[in-house]
Amino acid sequence: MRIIFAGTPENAADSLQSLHDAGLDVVCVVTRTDAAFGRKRELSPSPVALKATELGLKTIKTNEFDEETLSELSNLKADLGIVVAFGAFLKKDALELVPRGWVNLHYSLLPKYRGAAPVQHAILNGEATTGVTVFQLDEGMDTGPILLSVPTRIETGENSKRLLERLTQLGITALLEVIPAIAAGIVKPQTQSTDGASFAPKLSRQNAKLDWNDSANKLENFINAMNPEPMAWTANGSSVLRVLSAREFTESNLALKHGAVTQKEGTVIVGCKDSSLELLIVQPAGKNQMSAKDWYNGVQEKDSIVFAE
RNA sequence: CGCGGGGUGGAGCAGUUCGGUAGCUCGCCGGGCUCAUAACCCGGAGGUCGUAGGUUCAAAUCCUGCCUCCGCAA
Repeated sequence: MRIIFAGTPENAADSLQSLHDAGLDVVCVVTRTDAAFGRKRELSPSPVALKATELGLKTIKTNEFDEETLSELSNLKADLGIVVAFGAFLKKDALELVPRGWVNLHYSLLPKYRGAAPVQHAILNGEATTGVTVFQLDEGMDTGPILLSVPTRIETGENSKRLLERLTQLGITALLEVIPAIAAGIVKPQTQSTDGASFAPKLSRQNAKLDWNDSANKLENFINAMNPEPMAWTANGSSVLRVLSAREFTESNLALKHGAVTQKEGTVIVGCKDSSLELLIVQPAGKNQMSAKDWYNGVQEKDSIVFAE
């Protein structure tokens, strides 16, 4: 079965590698065009583009399935398309390009968390369980018939980075189960219910500012969800502090003012609603990340630190 | 040439504006107090200040080049 693979980021590259290792016949890789990364604005290929090159696979770089791309793809006479975080919609003509259709790997249990940031939103909402879903693409946003769902428990203190790594592996096994079934013609697509459907939009840095009027539990989930993108942050005056990791500080009854910082038994804690939050790893603007304790050691006027809400 | 911050004993920082051989919060080592301690007290080791060069009687501090880490914006 001839397969077209479309994807862009790191986890898609890992998926591609695994599909290749499994001996699947990937006849072409579609990925987004080179983008400017970093301070120097150097154009660099996507992780999937790099992987495709490494594996010696034919690659098309495009940001949409336009006519030119489609005509090029149609010459390949592929049977199936696989999408893992490509970053663009497939319209009708693209969907009809391959006889067996397109399958998408999505990092949530659909119909929950449709959209760009399912991993972050699952953690943000304090879900106990999430998972991966392999489904057939249709013209909607993650609305197609489901082929396979695999749940997994979200671990205590797990952040988006780690969860995505796990889901990537889960997704790979799910794909490797579904693809042969498609080839054999034995899949049974289940129409995706709209009951319990929710949307997980991309999170911006604006969304990532900590609100110290929230409870410690919510803040902990928030911080884990935002790591590594876009990363939770707070500010003391004009100095920005990113918070990479934190957890609820259980021995509360401190009555700390919301956003006020103090040290207790070797830990750095910030006042918030009902209790307080123990900072674990932070990163001041312009500095490397460091333990909250190290950061606090270097602060000159410790009494004056109060994070704005 | 997108904007900007940083590289100082093991860690995090101050000192650089107005040049004169380095301080703070920790950690570490030794001793003490204590039933005990992440608490407290006393003492100690450890840095020549990213790097190359320049100015000067004298530079962490001024000038120039280079290396390197990072935030924002994309």
